[in-house]
Amino acid sequence: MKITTWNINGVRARLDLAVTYLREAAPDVVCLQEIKSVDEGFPRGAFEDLGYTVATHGQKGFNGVAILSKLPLEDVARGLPGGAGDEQARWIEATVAGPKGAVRVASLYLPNGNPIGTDKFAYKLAWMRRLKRHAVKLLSTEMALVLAGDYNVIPLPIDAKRPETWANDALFQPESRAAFRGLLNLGLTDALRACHPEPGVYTFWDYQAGAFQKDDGIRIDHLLLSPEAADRLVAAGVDKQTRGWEKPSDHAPVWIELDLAG
DNA sequence: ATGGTGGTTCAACCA
Repeated sequence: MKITTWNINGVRARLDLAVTYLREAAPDVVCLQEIKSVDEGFPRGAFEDLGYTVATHGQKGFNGVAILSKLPLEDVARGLPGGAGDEQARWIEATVAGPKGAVRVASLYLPNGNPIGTDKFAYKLAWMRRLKRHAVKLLSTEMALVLAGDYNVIPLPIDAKRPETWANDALFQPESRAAFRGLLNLGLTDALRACHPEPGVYTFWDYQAGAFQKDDGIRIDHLLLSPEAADRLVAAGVDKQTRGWEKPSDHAPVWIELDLAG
């Protein structure tokens, strides 16, 4: 089962690109972030034509997440628990019923948190505490689990071409990185890192200053796997070619292959 | 220190 996560930065602005990419890559499950669309405005027909069932959790103008699946989607849940009054659409989860096993999949868009020292950064850290609490609950079910999305966290210096330039950025603060480590310490596996321990693996390149041409990237889109899913991990990669296409998202799709046989 | 880019929505916000 191939599962892809992609911060698409506006699903309507990126529809042609997305259809082209999905035809080529043919993932079974797609986790989208920053759809920047309400549910009624989501171009679901274009994805249904490719064979996907569509579940969205949208919001006007900003944020918004979705899960597309060629396999049956069950038990869809919207919103990260523990956020009374939190209106931001950053979490959707569902069970993908594969022929050889079910997987609980979440598409998440973790708050950016910039600038540091503001309520935005406090919201980011609070959201990460909620994420950890919910991850504990999901792990306790012992169902294979994939937490996929834009974490807005650069875990380590090797996850940036120029880490020194991120020193004052919310994505690379000690608190952000510690919270990400806290997720790993629950027993979750960073799938892309597990398959690609080498430096220079990036998932985001800023639109400005020719960052992509200089490969001035960062790795902030992650798929975290429960032990039950990590045991089935076959491969992972970044489809960075899309970043060089016309009118690209500033993020590239990241994919994993899980062997769910037996 | 500034400006550099882009989506959504409509002057401004977010990244």
